[in-house]
Amino acid sequence: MRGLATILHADLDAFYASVEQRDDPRLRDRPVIVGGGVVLAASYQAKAYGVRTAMNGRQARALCPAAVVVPPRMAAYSQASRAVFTIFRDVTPEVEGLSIDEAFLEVGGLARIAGVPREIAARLRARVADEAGLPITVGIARTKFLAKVASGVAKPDGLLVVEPGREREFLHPLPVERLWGVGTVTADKLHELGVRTVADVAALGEPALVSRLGPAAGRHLHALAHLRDPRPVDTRRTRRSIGSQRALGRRPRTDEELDAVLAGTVDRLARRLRAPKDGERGPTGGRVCRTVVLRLRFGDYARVTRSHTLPVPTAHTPTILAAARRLLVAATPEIRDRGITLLGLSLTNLDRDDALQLELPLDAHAGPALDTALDEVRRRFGAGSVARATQLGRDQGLEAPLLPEHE
DNA sequence: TCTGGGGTCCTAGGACCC
DNA sequence: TCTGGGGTCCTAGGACCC
Repeated sequence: MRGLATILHADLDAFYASVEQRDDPRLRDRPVIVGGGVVLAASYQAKAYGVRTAMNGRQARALCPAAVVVPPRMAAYSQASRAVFTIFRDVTPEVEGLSIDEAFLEVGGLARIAGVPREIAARLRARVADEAGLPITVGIARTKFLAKVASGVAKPDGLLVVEPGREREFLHPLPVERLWGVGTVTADKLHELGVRTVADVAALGEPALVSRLGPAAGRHLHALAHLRDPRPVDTRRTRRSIGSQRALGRRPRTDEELDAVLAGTVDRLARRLRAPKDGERGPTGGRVCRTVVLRLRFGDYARVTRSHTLPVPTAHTPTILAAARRLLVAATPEIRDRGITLLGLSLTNLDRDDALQLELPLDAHAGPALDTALDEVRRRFGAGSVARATQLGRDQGLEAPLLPEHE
C-alpha cells in the first residue's frame, strides 16, 4: 500500500573528498583532490578552481596548485557509505541505492509519523552531518527523476523541494544538460535541433526526439520533459554485472604478463561472485555469471569488447578463467599489432546461485546419504523437483545415475 | 586532455526456431 | 522453391552515470 509518492534523492557532496576532510582536520576548508593520475573526487574548494572529477591529475594541479592531493582510501569510503545507508534505512525501509554515495528514499507513507517531506529531509541531513560527519544534499519531488534533478540543482549541502503542482515551472527553464541521462552526445544532438531548455524538449514532440535519439531514449526524454516518470523506488534491485580493469600504460606487454593480469582479475572477480560483500544495495548472497566479457584498449586508446556466453551459469574460477583465456588468445594477434593499454573483464548475466551443491560419496546410489540429499532437494524445490530434474538430465543427455526411477 | 575504475541501459545485426 | 513475420538469444558497440 503506497500512498502518494514522495521521493527523496539523497546525494553526498564530493563524497571521497568530504571523507578525507572529515578524517583530517588540516584538510578542512582547503582544496582537496583525491587520486593521483586522475581526479577521483575534488572538494568544493578545489572545484572552485575548475578541478573536475575524471580530470587529468597534472591538469588539475596546474589549475589549483594549492590543492592537497591525497591517495584514495576505498575502505574508508565503503565504511562511510555503510554508515550513511544505515541512517537512510532508519528513516524508511524503502531505500534504493544508486551508487556508493546516493540513494532514493520513498517517504510518501511517513507523513503522519514523521512530518512533511521537508522536515524529514532536514532531519536526515542533520543526522548525516552529526553521525557520519558528512555534508549531503537532498532533492524532494513526486518522481525519481525530479528528485534527482532537484538535488543536482541544490548542491552542495542543500535541500530543495519541488512542490507538487509546481514541477513544470521548476523543470522547464533548466538547460537540457541538467537532465539525468543527457550527456555530451545527446546534448549536442539536441542543440542541433535548436533545443536548449527542457521547455524546448517538451515543445519538440515525441516523433522528432525518437528519430534523432532512437526509440527508447526519445520516448524516455519526451516523457520526462512532460513530467511523466512512473518508476517506483525499488528496494530489491540487484547487481547486473561485476567487473575489474587495469590500465597498463604504453609499455609493450608479453603474452605471459597479460595472462598473469587476466588470471589475477578472474580470481578476484570470481571470489566477489561467490562471496559478495554487503554493499549499498544490501546483502546479495552467492552469485553466478553466464557471460564473460573481455575488455581491451589498444595503443591508440580505441576500446573493444569480446564476450562469450557459457552454457551453464558458474562462479567456478577455472571455468571462467578458461573462457577468458580463449577470448584473450583470440585477440592476441590484434594486441601484437596495435599494442594494449588496458585489460579488463566483466562478468554479466548474473543470477542468484540457487543451485544446491551436495557432496555425495561415489557409492551413494541407494544409501542414506542420497535419501538425505533428495529430501533436501524436495524441501527446497518442491515435491516434483527430483522427477523434473531427472527428466531435465535425460533431455540434456545426462544419465542422471543418482536419481531414482520411481520418482 | 595524452585519458580511472566501477557500473547501467540501449541498439543493431545475425543465428535460429516456429 | 521462394517468401513471411514474430520471438529469443548472443555478440559487439555506445551513451551515460558516479
